[in-house]
Amino acid sequence: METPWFVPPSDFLGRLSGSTRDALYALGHRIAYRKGDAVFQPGSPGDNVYILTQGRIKIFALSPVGRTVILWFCFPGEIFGLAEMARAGRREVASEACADSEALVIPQFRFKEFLQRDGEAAMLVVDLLSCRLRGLADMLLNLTSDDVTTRLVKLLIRLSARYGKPVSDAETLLDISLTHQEIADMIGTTRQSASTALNALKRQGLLSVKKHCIHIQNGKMLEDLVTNPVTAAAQTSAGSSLQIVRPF
Amino acid sequence: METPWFVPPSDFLGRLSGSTRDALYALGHRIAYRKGDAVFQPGSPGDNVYILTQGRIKIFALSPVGRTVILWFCFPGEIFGLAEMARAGRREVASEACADSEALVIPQFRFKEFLQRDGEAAMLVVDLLSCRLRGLADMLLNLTSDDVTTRLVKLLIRLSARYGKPVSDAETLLDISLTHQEIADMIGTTRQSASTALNALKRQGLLSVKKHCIHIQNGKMLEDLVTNPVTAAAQTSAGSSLQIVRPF
DNA sequence: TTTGGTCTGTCATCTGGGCGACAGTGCAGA
DNA sequence: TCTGCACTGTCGCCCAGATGACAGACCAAA
Repeated sequence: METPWFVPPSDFLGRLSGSTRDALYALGHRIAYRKGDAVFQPGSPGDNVYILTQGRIKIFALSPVGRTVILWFCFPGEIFGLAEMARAGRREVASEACADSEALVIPQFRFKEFLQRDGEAAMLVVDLLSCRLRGLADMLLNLTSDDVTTRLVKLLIRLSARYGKPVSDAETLLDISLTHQEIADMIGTTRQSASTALNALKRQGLLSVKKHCIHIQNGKMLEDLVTNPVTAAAQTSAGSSLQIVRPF
Repeated sequence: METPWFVPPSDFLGRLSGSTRDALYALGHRIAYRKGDAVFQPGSPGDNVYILTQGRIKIFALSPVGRTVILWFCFPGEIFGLAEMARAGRREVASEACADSEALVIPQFRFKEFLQRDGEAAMLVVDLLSCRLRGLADMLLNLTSDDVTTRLVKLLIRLSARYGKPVSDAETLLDISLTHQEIADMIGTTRQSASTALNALKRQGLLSVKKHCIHIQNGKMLEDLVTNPVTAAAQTSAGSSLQIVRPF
């Protein structure tokens, strides 16, 4: 596909040269987090930049009403907590360890100096932010124009494109453990609706779930569901009499 | 207010030094656009960066279903078309002149060189992208947790904070001409719903509209509507028997 | 092995707002 | 001055999905 409809992620650390990376590592110190720990919270000073070395953390926004919107995940090697760096403002989003994790914590001013010296690295940061920007624009579009099922399918495709381990031809294992609540928070719906939509896909034989990890059985068909919904619906209803996915 | 709930914008050109600005201007050439012209479209090569010198342009995403999501506006002095710069990919969003406009068009590779040389400017770009990132995160949050009226009110506050001309104490004039369709596209709803919500606010005496420009009559009360909805609803219903804005 | 907490699955109910429809307004160009 | 097109205002219908409720599954710690 020439232009994938989902936004490919940007890999920051992986694109730094070895020596640059070492220089960067020398600027900070390591901190460990237990599952569920907050790395930073809205309102806390944004005076550090983080590079995840182990585990997984999620970046999310909280509404006063109590709703959570998961903006993105960070995996080892990825950098986060950047947005407040430039102007050293307060955090407006929250971050929490999804598993026991460890991060390299770099004081904001040092990282800034580092970037000013190394134009190459600065461009990578620009690239990274651009990617995330597009990612959010994409979410926004999904949210306003797709129904829950479609949003869920697109999420799965996006996740598997980035984090999936191919098992066989069409099968992919997403070995990141997600609760239904988290899935819901990623596509802007409720736990119940996410649960229902997920089970509908399960019943169609498109995926299975074991130990909170999603196993995509038929990636091709899953993609058809969003790129060409009409024929996809026809296909699935041919196999089973279930007609859960709307024709358009 | 210590931490405004809306995201303040970042001013790129205004924060460059005079000489740097001149250097930047020397890198590109000017192009004029008529109202309604597309500056770039999804799929077109992202090989330029733009600095608006006159007029106003909007950046928006288009869904295959035909829905439009306006991501942000650019005003004179602002830079846009950045996101595809770093990796020189294809455009994923569209931009269109809202009025007759003129922009300085800089080839992507030149701007990149410029940034690599000037660490200061690079940091401003990082800052700019961070701001937009937060802006989109905010929209995402609004979209999932607020109803149409609240989204509209928040939009108005945000716009007036940035582009409003204070007329008197509580009165502000937003002299950017917006159609109901555009308003709808900014808050992820339909033209009809935006129209209805806007008229409800009009009837409450909070604003008036002349020549497609919104005149905010009572900014304070408008803000109360979203920061403390319960009392605000009580206030308004005391004056008129209309009870359009939901209590919470 | 029990217990408590978190997560899942699935209802029945209610409603915000999407959608189509259509009449009215007003500007811009002939 | 006329004509057409783009925009506005409002209604009624209808449904996707939010909400609340509750029973069962699973797991980790005691």
